[in-house]
Amino acid sequence: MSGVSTEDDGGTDPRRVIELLWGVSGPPRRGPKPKLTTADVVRAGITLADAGSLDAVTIRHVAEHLGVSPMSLYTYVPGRDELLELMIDHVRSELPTPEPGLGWRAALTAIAEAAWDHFHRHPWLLEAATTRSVLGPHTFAHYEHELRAIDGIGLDDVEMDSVITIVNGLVRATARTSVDAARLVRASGLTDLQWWERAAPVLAGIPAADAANFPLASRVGQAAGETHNAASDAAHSFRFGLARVLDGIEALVSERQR
Amino acid sequence: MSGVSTEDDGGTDPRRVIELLWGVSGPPRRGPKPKLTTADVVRAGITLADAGSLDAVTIRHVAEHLGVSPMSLYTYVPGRDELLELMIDHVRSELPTPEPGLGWRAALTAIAEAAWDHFHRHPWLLEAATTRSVLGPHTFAHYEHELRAIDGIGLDDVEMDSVITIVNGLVRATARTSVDAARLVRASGLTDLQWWERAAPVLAGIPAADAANFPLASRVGQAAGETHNAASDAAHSFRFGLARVLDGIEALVSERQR
DNA sequence: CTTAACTCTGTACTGTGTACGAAGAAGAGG
DNA sequence: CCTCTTCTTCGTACACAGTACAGAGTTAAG
Repeated sequence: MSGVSTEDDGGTDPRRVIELLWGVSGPPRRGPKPKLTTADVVRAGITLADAGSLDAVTIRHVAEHLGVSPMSLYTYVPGRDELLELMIDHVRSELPTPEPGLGWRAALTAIAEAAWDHFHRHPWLLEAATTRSVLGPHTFAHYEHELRAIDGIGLDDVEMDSVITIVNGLVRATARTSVDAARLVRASGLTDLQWWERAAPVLAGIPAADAANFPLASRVGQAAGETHNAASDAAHSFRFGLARVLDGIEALVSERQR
Repeated sequence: MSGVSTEDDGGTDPRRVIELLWGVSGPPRRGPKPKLTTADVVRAGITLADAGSLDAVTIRHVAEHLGVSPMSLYTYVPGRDELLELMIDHVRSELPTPEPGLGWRAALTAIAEAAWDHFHRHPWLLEAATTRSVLGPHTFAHYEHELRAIDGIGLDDVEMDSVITIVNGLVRATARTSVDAARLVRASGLTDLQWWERAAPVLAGIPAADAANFPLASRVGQAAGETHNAASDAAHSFRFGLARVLDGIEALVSERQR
């Protein structure tokens, strides 16, 4: 099995990854001085991913960026999948720690907005895995901050976890739409409108795709696509959805407090 | 550029993909009878993806499964990315059409539950792209059904689109957690509990990862992980989150109707 | 029959992750 | 000091990916 997986993992021993995530340096060194550190490799990976996409983060590419032979990277990182895990955790350190005074609703909003920005600053996060087997330090700390935002408002532990999960899910889903739209514009060199103007006549030539067969979808799709462009529409979905979710949580909370 | 992308696309002309999606047969044939149809290739891809993962859907693999040389697949499908698009749309035909009598809340619930099952039946959908540039017939029809569920309850067009987006985002996010958990169990041959029992001592040896540094996260993480296993926990998050979202929508709807 | 269109296939190119083994650097023990 | 052990670095090589290209063979149109 080779693999450009971005997915599996889990069959391997988690020990090494945990040590790398948490920065355990290990016993004193004996051989020649390393040219690099694991952090160098991780930073290089992040730089390349930010500039391009996850596909740009190849072992060879990262090595070239660091002026090192490809195989020497395996000194610092067990493999590509593990590098991605380290990148994901490292980049999460950029997320701000929410100020403590806020109420749960303002705090959750701030967290969601920060995550939204975060996904736009590092779009490759959306391509990478969601659920990782082992939490890194920054992921762990961020989870702690998220929970602190909704602590003591009357939810039980499992509900708290669920609330965080659904808010993050909302952000991820809408950010993905937003980023995909932006990527499409950049890749095709056309704006949304131009792209659709080009695709529309092809679709129009197909009887089965007639708007009469999908009246609602055609109307709503046009409304969502014409008023705004797709990118700002995703932003609207995000804010609208967040308001709905928070309202839903609020209903539960006030019911509990009564 | 080669590419195991699962992502980009958009630079290419959408004409061919649209024709394939909507089943335009084209002008009468002149050469030798084709051994296969595009639908055969799509079905083979789905079979392989269901049995394994998206990684199993390689041109060579699909060709072998069909008893054909790899290159001949390019007669039926422009490339791997397009095959994935066709697979995604085709599999959506399995989604049930909701019965018309239901109220919007019951209808949305049914849609969400169906999508949840759907992701579990075809987990590779979670690895594949979300937003596609061009809608296929089944995707289009499904979108129509989704909209019909919430038509006429007082939302404007953009809001209707947003509601569908956030419900789908919720399902996708929680289903992904659920499926990843199941995959981890299958890949490692360990249950959640066994896996954590193996990983825990490693984490315990790291001072920075002490539970005292992350009191909430440790407590909630344990509660969420111990009471249920991770898979059923994701199911709980799904149902809990859906209820919250629906409550939030309900608040908006009743406010509008007042 | 000729010709044009179409399917099918083998070969080959580029690019991927990474296993393996050799070469060399630096500290540990004598 | 030398020797040994450990560690880093690197070149080579393998299996696998997508797919460009060109040729061979098949069918229907003219």
